[in-house]
Amino acid sequence: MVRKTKEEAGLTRQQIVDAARAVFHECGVSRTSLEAVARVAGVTRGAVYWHFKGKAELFLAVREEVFSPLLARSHAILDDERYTDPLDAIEASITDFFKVLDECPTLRQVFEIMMLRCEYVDEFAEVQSEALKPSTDLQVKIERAYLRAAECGSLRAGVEPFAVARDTWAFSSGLLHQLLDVGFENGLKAEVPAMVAAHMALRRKG
Amino acid sequence: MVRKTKEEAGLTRQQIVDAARAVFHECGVSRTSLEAVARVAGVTRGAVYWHFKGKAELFLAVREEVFSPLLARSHAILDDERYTDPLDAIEASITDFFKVLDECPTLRQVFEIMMLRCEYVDEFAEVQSEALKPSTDLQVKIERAYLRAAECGSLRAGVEPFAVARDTWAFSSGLLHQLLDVGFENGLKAEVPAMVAAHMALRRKG
DNA sequence: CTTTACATACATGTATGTATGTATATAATA
DNA sequence: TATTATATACATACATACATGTATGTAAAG
Repeated sequence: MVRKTKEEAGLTRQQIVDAARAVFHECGVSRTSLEAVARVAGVTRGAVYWHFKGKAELFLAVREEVFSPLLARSHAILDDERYTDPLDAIEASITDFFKVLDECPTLRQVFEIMMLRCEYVDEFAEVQSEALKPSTDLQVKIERAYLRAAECGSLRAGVEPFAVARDTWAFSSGLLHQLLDVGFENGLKAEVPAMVAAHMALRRKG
Repeated sequence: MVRKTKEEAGLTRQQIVDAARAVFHECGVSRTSLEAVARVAGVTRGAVYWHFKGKAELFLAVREEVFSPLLARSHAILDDERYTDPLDAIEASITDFFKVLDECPTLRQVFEIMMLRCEYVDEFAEVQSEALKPSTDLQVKIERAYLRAAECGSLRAGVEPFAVARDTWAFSSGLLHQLLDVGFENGLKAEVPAMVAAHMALRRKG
């Protein structure tokens, strides 16, 4: 039995992606051989090369599978009209992000792969620069939220919207890195909600 | 002529370290063969293996050479008694850090290697966890500075010293990552002084 | 005379890409 | 509807290319 139905083929593709995530995370992207991925997935390298051009494309698949829904979530919160105060929307999106990170080990794996177990050279340099754009979109959306906060008067007097937007972005990015650098369970995981609250409180009026 | 004087040997060691930095940066640590390092250094693999146990030890040497003086700088500023307001010392240390980063391409190279061109698995996982301790010391020193600021009344009323300390650390770390992710020259390099000033202004009284 | 500071040579393991084989799902045709 | 043709979904096999570690050689320094 060699030829599978389309459905079955999609399943083995998914198995390969799952295996890749696991092996990337354990061995690092460079030291991961496609043969190891195939073995964990229960197939041979033939199957891997059939579904993906090579390691870079496989890496991309691993990332996209997790990142698209994550970005959508953040955008949805920032666009949610039910938040009267834009600062609440910003805080909610950040809080939600770290909550998902806490609850979803798969997401943590992918972040750890991208931040600690991958070298961005050659093919992977492009892969990464391409991944930067959607994050820029989020950044812009946060900037606009701060602008609206300034207009509606919820922002503390004297603070520049653009400046605090960049500050918030750096804060989030830095917090994420620290959490993963030190090992998620070890670090200041418990302090995150307080840190986010404190961060936002600094720029609220009153 | 094979055997060199001690002085000459120290020089070739340095050449190897310099070559390693360059090749690590260009190819990524994994894809760097010690033969490539040797070639760039103008020696053979024999010399590399003589001076270093292997790639991991060489990587460590590349890092230490640049990081020790950098950490010393930051500590010196934070310990400087001439700053009346601890918040000034904190701001100065951060400003100084990004100034050095701007002025020293070698430092940027090493940071880029560590953050974008190295996979922290196996031997390198230990290498990195070991690198985390000195940064923790800095973190603690910043916490203490914020505590003193609270005591001497320069901190805005209602802000918790520990919370803003963590916020500052996340901010710095995040800013560094962003600068290098996007390519130092492209990004918000020009905005850095303003960002640092805005970050500190948020927690100053008045 | 011994150790240092390398260069050279070798033995081995392992990843990669591609080429080829093959059985079956699926579409085309009659 | 039965048959045929073709493309699919892989497995297998091969050819190549490096990187690594170590062992050994060697000339000069100490």
